[in-house]
Amino acid sequence: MPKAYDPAAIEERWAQYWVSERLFEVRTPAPGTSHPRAFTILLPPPNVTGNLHMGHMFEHTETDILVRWHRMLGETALWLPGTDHAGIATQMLVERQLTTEGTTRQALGREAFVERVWQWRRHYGGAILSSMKRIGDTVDWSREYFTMDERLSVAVREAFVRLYEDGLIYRGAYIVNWCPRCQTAISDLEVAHEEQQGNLWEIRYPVVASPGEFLTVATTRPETMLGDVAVAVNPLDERYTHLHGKTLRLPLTNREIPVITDDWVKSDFGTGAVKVTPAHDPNDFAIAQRHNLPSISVMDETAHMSAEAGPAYAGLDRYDARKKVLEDLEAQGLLGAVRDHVNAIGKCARCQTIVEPRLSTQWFVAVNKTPNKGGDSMAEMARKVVCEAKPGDPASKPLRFTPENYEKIYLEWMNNIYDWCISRQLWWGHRIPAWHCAACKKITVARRDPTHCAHCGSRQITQETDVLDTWFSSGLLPVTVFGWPPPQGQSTPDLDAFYPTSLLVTGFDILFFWVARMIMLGCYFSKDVPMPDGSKRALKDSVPFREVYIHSLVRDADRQKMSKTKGNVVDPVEIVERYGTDAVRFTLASMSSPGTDIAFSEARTEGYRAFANKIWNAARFIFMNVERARETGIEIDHTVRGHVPKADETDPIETRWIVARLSSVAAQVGIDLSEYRFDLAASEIYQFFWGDFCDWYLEIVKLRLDFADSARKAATKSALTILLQTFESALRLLSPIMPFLTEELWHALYDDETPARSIALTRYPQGAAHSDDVLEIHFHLLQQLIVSVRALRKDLGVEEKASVPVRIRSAHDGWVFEENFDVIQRLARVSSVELVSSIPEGATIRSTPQFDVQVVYEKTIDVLAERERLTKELAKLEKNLASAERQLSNPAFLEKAPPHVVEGLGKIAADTRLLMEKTRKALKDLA
RNA sequence: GGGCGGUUAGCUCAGCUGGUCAGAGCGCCUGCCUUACAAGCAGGAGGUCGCAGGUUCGAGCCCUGCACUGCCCA
Repeated sequence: MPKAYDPAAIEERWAQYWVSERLFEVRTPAPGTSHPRAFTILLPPPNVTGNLHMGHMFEHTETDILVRWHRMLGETALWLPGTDHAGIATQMLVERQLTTEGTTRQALGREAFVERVWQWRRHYGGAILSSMKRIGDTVDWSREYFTMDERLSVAVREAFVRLYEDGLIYRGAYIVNWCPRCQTAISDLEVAHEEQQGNLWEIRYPVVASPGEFLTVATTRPETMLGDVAVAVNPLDERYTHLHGKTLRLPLTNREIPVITDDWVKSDFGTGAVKVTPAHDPNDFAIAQRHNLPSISVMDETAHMSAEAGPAYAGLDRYDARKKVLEDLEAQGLLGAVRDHVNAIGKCARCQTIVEPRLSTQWFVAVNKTPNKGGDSMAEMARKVVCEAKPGDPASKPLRFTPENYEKIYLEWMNNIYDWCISRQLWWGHRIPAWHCAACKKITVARRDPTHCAHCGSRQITQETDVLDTWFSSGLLPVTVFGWPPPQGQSTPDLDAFYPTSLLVTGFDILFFWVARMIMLGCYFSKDVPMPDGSKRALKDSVPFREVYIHSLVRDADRQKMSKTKGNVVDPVEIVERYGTDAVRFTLASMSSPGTDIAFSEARTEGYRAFANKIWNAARFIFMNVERARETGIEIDHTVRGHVPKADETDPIETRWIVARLSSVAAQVGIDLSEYRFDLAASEIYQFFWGDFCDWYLEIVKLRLDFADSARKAATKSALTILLQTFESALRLLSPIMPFLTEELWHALYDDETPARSIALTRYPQGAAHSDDVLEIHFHLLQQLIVSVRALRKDLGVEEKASVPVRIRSAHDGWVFEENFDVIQRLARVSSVELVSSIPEGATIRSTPQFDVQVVYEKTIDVLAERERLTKELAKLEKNLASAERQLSNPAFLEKAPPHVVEGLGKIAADTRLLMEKTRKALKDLA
């Protein structure tokens, strides 16, 4: 075994082993058979175009820890992977490729283009999946899906048709966010808002009936005035009362438009008069609807002015048009004041192009509408799942969020939700299964491609060219991956076994995009699927997942959001190659405290690589001793290794102590993981492995491993047995966080005759808190003594290698020191221990409330340094005592504080007083 | 404009429903290559818990205001 741990030497091998041995595949249980409780997690499917970034690695680390933990608890743990076809992202990528080849998708034509995307996917689509294998994700690869798979496409189509039949999908002309570069509608969520310094222009609109009079409007977008259909003022605004119902002449055009009143208009904004341009502003669109006004589109899909804008402007880019409109208004003397104004602009989340509100015909899901067949709207169901609970038992909610505050954020959004625009003007995606009839203009929506119009029978039908929003198909995943739709009135074996899934681990950035949609669609479509026993599915079993754990965001070391444009993306694979996957996983786990973002720190990763190395070397030490044992004829029974060690009264103190510690750590880690406190679990294990197991237990156990003295053979064998058991258990405890290292050492521990094919398939150590309090007190006393002696040695300048005698004056429990003389001797380099009733005057000592200890050594102490130390300590003790006494002398405190607090503080005060006395004496003796 | 977080050691962060915590790792100082580990061992130094009030017998912890900072939504 090499002296230093080299992750590169082992990780690749295990990563391949886990996949090729198909260790984490979960078979569908045969119908009607009983099976262990299922723990099911759906992997948020990464974009097929994606590469693994630190955010993924973080999410996967947390998820994998949970999945491995649940698997080791004996549950059927299914983590289901797949990739998302990612409509816009993928199409853009392939289009860019075409550009470099000097061609375009339009030149290729739709069919050839789509085929081209498939080709791309076959060649490059698996990058992120390979990375997942490399970092040890224990997903079930046999169930891997792609959102455009035939099976899923059929399901997506079925879902669309059902929603259409239920009256929840409609087509209509609405203002949508339009990306002029992608040339498609995008959803509200795909728009990133930004503040930008702009202007607010005042424009004078002549009043038709009153020459020389103007109504001045204020606008941030003068170029859209060409599409104005009215000017609106607040009905209560007295400045404009006389103009109500009057007509204005729209400058630069010959159109006449009315002055209307609407409550929406804020009198204190601008001039209190706003132009109404329904085709280019969502608010204006709403006003136009209320007032039955027409819409005039003056821009085309590339954000150039259309013919409707008039011959002077048609063909101009929107910003060139703005310039010209302003110039023309200026020339006509109709331009008023120009003010600075900060306005919020929307940018396409994909390509950063400024989004144009555009009137267009799109497909929508009516999320607030009651279905034709009755029942709750989707949004209503989605609200109920987090609200409905048995009285006084919030844990009985069908769906819970961790951290809890996300429930509020989710509900807030769900309460204000608008209809969901699901059509995209792309070629890559699930094409909407609707056909337009050229004869009767009606629409036929069908499960199978129709040959004629369902309304008039005409054969002149053409399929809708739009595809579905990517989130429509990914929103269906919790049901579709398990075989939905089942035959009428039935279920599928996978839905029976795995739906609802147990947990969703994801980031809040896709809470609305994806989580909320899964909840709506999952509830809607699963509620008609009967339960395994044939009964009707209740709301609590319709949810796509019973819990949602929202993790934090990973940022770079300077707290900046990692993004490609900033160039501060930390490549996890590169870090993994330098430090090992385990160290990176441990870093991410230990930094994952809830609520705060993570600033990824390489320094910490370095620290955890050292931790891995520490364990590696502890293993080397153990193997060395196993080897020695074998050479001296001590055989360790292999079968004892898989058990959590048990100690009895006759075992040495360190044995009983480490066994108790292991037990309480195992118990605590179980609690931590159940609360998603990966950070606490990690630090608990770290502290145990390094602080307890290596620093104390291993050092002491060296005393027991005596291969020379045949009389001590039994004791040696017993010590080695417990050592092996403890180490083996600790490896299992650590394995969900550090799967590679623990797998390697675990196999080595068994000489490759392992009881299972992987440590991941063994059982997780269970424990109990505080299994032996008295013992812990005694062991702690021993530790304190050893630490005191070491400190004294340092103060006295005793050479590192020299052994010295010590005198101990102990209040009680002195036998602990006597009985464990050998431990003290080895760990503190002591030649003899003498228990005395008093320590000679003037000796340099260390004190605790329980004991005083003197190191007998001729070299004198650095008096000045010692005085400084003692003075400082005395001051601190005085401060503590004063604070304790202040409270203890307060009648209100004695009366109101709980007894155990009063008692505890009393003991602290007594101990402090004792220590102060000792410290004062030591100071005096120094002089 | 609305909402949600954060502010604790030089750095990165823990600190549970107020009492027994002022903590960890890294960094720093000192001494050690003690045959598992120098990616190590041992011993240290270092904080008025953002500021100001309040509640309480008692406040990093609860309340109010302020400052700085990050994010989400409009």
